[in-house]
Amino acid sequence: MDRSPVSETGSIPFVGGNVVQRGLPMLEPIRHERADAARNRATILHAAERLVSEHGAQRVTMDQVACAARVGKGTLFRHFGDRRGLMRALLDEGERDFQEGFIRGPAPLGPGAPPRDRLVAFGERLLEHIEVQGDLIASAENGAPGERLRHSVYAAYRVHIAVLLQDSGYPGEVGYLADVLLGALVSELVLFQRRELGMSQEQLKRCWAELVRTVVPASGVSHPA
Amino acid sequence: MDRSPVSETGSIPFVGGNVVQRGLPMLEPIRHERADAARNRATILHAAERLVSEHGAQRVTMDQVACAARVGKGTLFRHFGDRRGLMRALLDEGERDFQEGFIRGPAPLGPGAPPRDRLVAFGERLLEHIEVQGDLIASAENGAPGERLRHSVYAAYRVHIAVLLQDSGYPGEVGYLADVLLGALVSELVLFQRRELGMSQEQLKRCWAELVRTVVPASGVSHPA
DNA sequence: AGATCTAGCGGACTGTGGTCCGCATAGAGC
DNA sequence: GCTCTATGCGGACCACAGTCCGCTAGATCT
Repeated sequence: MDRSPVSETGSIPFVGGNVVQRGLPMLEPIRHERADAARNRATILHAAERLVSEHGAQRVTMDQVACAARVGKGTLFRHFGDRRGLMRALLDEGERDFQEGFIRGPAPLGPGAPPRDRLVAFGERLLEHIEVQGDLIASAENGAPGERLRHSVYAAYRVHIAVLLQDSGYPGEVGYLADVLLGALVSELVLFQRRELGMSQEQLKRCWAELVRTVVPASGVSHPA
Repeated sequence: MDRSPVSETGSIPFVGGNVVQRGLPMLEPIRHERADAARNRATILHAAERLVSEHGAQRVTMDQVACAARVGKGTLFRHFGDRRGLMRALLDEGERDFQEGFIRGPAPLGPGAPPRDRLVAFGERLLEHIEVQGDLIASAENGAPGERLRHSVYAAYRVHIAVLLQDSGYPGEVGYLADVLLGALVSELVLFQRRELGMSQEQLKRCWAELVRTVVPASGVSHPA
């Protein structure tokens, strides 16, 4: 019996993510999801979404979700692994779009613009995302130390930024600088700056742009769109 | 009856921290700690320290500590508020020294050196601290989102760095840059870089120094020692 | 359609952090 | 030393995340 499925959700077009599992020469452990399972997943996501929008992500308990979705707790955890997994699943669609945007979308977020401008756009988009989904993101990240960093979403961002830095001609350790820059966009910090320090979103965007311009060389290759 | 004491521990010489409460014109709620309470606190800290060094901070449970210290759970929580509070208390002494060091200690960490050098030294010291206390620090920070940032230790670091940036002549938002720089020194991240990415401590120090030199102007006032 | 196999279900159960509140007692005042 | 009060104690209790495992029923094969 399979007691631990939970395909790592994370929706990365190019790193891990939800694998489409159809049309394969059906000779391997990947069969496809049973109909009732798919139905349950949808029901759960719906219920969770509603509860989150009603009470806020931080306040929603797994029991509540299970109960609202008329589903056993075991089912919940079978589908999403843990609380964070559920929250991540709720963010999944937006996450997909975002990644799609900076990988293949129009400039300046996507390819075509100079790396530095793409970086600025990247941060601005993320700040906007945090503005509306902040609590959910925080819920999805909050947990065992380092979890966030080990997850494929972080890896995707890190690679993307590192590549941009490379392209910009930055001479130092691009991976390290990527970590630092992403540190400025951690939802926990941004929410703190917005709510506790009373900084406006525009202010944060300006600061981010200034930071990027201070640190990243202006010139650099810009991959054609 | 007082049901929620727990003086915010954090040991900041100049921001909040453990207040010495003697010699006051005894007309106010601050009386001093009863002898048995003091004894218990010490016992608890001892027990906790031992358990942490034996099993690692992440694995130690509050029940274990209470049990090892021969004390009720209520007592534990009365003294330290919550798990993080206990961990912070264990870090307290080192924290005091560190803050003492960058406020009044010898250059380049303390006053006397140019702000940029002090910043480099600050980061290096913190990296060393994380090297030995990393897990404990992670335990102390891990929890409700934003907790870490709201705590007085963060405030102290933030102010210190912001002042150094100001002194260095940095023209932008010093508070924001302080947040970003501190982001590079978050224990969670550093442990990830050390363990998961396999970066050496020296490498991290070099990257930190490079980052600071990239971002912070070289010149600036240097307060005399 | 019936048989078979196993993914998936549910909910009782566990471990842990954190609260509550009646009781004991340290310590101040006499 | 005796009295009095509120500080501090203890451990039963609660909430919540996450596990376990016997059973149900969807899919597949014949």
